[in-house]
Amino acid sequence: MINITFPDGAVKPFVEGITAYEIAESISPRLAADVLAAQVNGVVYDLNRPIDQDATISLLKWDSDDAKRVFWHSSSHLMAEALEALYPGVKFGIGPAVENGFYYDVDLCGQQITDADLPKIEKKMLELAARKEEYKRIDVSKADALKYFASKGDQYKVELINELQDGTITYYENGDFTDLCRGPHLRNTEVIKAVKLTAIAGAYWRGDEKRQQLTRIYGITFPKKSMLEEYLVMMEEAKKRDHRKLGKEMELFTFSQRVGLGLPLWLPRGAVMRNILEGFLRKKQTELGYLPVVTPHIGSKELYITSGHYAKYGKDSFQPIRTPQEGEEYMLKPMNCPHHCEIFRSSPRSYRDLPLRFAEFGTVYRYEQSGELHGLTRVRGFTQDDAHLFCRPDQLQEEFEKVIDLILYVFRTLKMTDYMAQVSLRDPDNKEKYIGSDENWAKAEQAIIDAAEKKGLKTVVEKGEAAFYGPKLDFMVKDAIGRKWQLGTIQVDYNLPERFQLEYTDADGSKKRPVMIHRAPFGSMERFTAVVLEHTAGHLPLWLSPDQVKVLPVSEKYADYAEKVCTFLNNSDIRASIDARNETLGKRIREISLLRVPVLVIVGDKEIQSETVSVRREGVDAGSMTLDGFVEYIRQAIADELS
RNA sequence: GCCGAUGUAGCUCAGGGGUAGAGCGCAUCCUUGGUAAGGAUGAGGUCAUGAGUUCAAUUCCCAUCAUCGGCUCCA
Repeated sequence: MINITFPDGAVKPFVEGITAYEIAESISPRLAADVLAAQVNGVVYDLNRPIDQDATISLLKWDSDDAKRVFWHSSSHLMAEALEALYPGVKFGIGPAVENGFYYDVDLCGQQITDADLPKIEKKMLELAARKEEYKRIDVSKADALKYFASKGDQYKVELINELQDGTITYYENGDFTDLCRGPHLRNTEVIKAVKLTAIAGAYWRGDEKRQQLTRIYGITFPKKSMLEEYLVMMEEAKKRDHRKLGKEMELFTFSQRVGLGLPLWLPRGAVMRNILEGFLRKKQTELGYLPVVTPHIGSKELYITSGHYAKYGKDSFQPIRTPQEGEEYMLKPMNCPHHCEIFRSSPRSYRDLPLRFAEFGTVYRYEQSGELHGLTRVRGFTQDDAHLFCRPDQLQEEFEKVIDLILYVFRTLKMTDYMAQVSLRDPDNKEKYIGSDENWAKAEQAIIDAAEKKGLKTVVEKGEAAFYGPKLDFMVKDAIGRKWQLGTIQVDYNLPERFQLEYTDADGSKKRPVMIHRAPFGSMERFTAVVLEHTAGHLPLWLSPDQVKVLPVSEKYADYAEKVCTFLNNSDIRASIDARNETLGKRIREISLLRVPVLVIVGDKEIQSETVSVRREGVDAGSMTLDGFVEYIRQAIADELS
């Protein structure tokens, strides 16, 4: 007998070799029907896998992320089985679960699959699922595994198996489909009740663009049809808050083919919003002792050779601008740091001067690959809310923590609670990708880890995600449909100070090298705007709305009073304008609401008589107020938002 | 850059080998209104661009460009 410990602490004896499914059955048939996988001593197990020692177990249902992963992973095998049935001879790469569903990378060996084929594959999957095919786990020797996939001609699996250790290799079988797989999987296919294949895309084998490109088929499955329907509705809703759509509807920004790819044009309303965001951060930075600087949009090629960026990115950048005079070459500024380093150098610095914090909303240009451009989140010309902090080594930790505080202040003010902090370190196996000494890297990495810990940030550590000159702490947020974007970033850099020979005079008169922190709380004005739009579905907070108040005279007869109200509001620093168009009041209210103007003010006979305005905020009647009372109301609302 | 899809009026989209349609928007007129669509009339398109097949191409084929979904990349 073995002892099984349950999440509530209860311990029960069971015969050795019992499965999690049998345990669930012993508790209740209902539980057995709902359970999808089990966690056994911290490892996710197949329900059918025998448990042969004492264990702590928790039974996983759909509400657990682990169970969903098992469900979707099994679904990818189901799809593979369907593909093999419909397209004989296909070869399989990998087919994992992802955050929302799963994919399988397949080599169609010349056959073609288009969107139009997806329903057919879905149908086949449901048909196979209904057969209640068992997912069988089978141990296999490396030699046998190699033989099987070699005979199938599947070079991808052979490559994977070659990298595995003998004795650890398992197959999973469902129906006629056998796959190299670590598992775990569902008991059988029957629980997969709803299938939607969502996209076809190209994907390089093992993510290497020099290798074979496979066809990636994305899908999502559910244990209930109604869940799929809910999911599809949710996706539709999410698409409505896509910042590209909102940007058009709210007249914030646009793109022009003639201006060029990935070069956003900010429309008046968008520019107002952007200016407000800048002002918000400028004000805070002034409080925190940042000093404004301004640098040009281009810089001599020599500058970037010095910084090391030219060697690293020169080939993949916008190419140097040549001048009529031979021998001069300038580059569009791809980052602001080298310029700021030169500002540091412009004058001798004392240890008493540090830290020096140079801030600039600096517009930079990067030649992103055309396929990667995406609305405002990935562009070729964008403005960083950049600053470089030059400090003494003993100040590094404190400065770094202060930057974390600033970023958290920005996120808090904009009610972005769903972010993740990522510590991006050097890939220890690929050191030649980075510049700088091991010693400095170790110091910088430790500084970040300590600061993040001290601030109590929930972090994930990603090796190989560092910038080439130093490690980073990145703040990631999700967009409307769950894609992750990096917003705020803080980077420690010992290397640029070295390359630019930056120094300060220390207390003992010796020359010392400062440490540099690069930081951008928004990341870029463009990306931040995009994420704010998606977070708020366009319902910007009052302080950030380009149009805060729209004044609506009930009819044109009252336009004069509306004018008076509007002027009064503008004089009180409220962004208000009038809509006195020859349309019914109802229609104007509807259209202005669709533009997401947060506050409407309606004026007619009643208001003229009583010298008041009638206020409607976010679709709700807020009653009648005097002009002074209304101004106070708006000020209070903004103060509440910013507190 | 790579794989796939898409490209028709300012916007959202329907159509289809015989040179085009709707709704919204826009303009003019009527209406002067009380909290999410009042009415009438009208203007507006080289059907992304270029080549090809055809008596005839917006429609079919090819290429290019752009957009979208992924991949790769991301200072």
